Amino acid sequence: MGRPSKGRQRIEIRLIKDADRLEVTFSKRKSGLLKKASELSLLCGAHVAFVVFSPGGRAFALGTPSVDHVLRRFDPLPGDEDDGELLALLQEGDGVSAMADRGAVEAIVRRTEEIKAHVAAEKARMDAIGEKVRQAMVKTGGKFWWEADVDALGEAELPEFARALRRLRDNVQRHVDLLLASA
Amino acid sequence: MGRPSKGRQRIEIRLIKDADRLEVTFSKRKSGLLKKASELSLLCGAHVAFVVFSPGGRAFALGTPSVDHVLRRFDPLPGDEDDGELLALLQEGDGVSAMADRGAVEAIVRRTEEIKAHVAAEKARMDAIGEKVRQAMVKTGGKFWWEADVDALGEAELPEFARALRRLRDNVQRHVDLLLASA
DNA sequence: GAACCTATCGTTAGAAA
DNA sequence: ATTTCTAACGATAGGTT
Repeated sequence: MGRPSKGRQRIEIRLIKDADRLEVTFSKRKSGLLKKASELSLLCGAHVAFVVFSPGGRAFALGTPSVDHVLRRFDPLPGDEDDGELLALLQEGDGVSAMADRGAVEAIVRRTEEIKAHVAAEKARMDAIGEKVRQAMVKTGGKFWWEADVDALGEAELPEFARALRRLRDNVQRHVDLLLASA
Repeated sequence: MGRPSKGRQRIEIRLIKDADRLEVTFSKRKSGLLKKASELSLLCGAHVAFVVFSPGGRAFALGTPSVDHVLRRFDPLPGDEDDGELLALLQEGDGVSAMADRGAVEAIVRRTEEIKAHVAAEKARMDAIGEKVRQAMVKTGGKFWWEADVDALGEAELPEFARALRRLRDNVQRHVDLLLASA
């Protein structure tokens, strides 16, 4: 008998052709990337955002800080056995620095990643137009959203896009009015 | 004499207090993360976006696909000794699959990351309001920009925000008009 | 699909430039 | 702020459950 495993083998960094291997590799490396991103955030207090679309078109994402915004906006999510601890932590503003057990922090941050990934995936499926807009924004890499390439949107999406735009405009207007009233 | 180095040592994943160590760690891990993100994209053909703000407030980013958009939009950037090769590659649409030398692709993708990072950094410094909006968007993690929290913007930024909004609205309106005209 | 296993490869802590 | 060096540490390819 040879060894039980040949261990990690070197691979070339090029598109994997075998669909099964590709999927496994994607899953493993995505996890590794999310972990490292969270570690960078924890070690350096850096603000990090990471989004990736699986070959199957599903979205996964991690963002620090402020996971709470997303959590509060959506209904209970997959794996909500012990969200009490999580929510308690999130209500502290700067959640991390207030924790007694540092070890637990990383685990919780990891949990929030999973939850966010689900949120992102659901949202992506739920709203095809929003998805397109976000992709257009991601494509620009550094450009701000209000410079987004409207050409990227198809004819069918434009009306919905315009509606969303109106909502945003109204939202801004309300705030401007409030500011003027209090001045 | 002992060994020349003790090699890599285990560290706890918690905020690094020493400013110098933090900076070095951030730089190293950011590089590693960017590399791994590009590898995931190359291995799995996945669309990836990654943004991180350094402790010093500078932005670094990587996005696949479509680096070309950004490159065409901006003036020549840091390290433009050999951009001919890069630009040639980018003009092929799907740049990667057309390359003869696969090894070179990774290097070029890496280059585009650096360039994008500079673009993002410049842009961030150039427009403080845009920066704030993007952060607000990044904070939400998965929420679409038109649901952005306007409260996150200060009183001073709102007028500029409103102006930008008007530009976007007009942009959309133009496209709608064009569509109606051609119908 | 995700979780485990082992052997190996790639990343990186620490110190310095 | 990035890069170099060494020696460990951690991530992961390939296979299995």
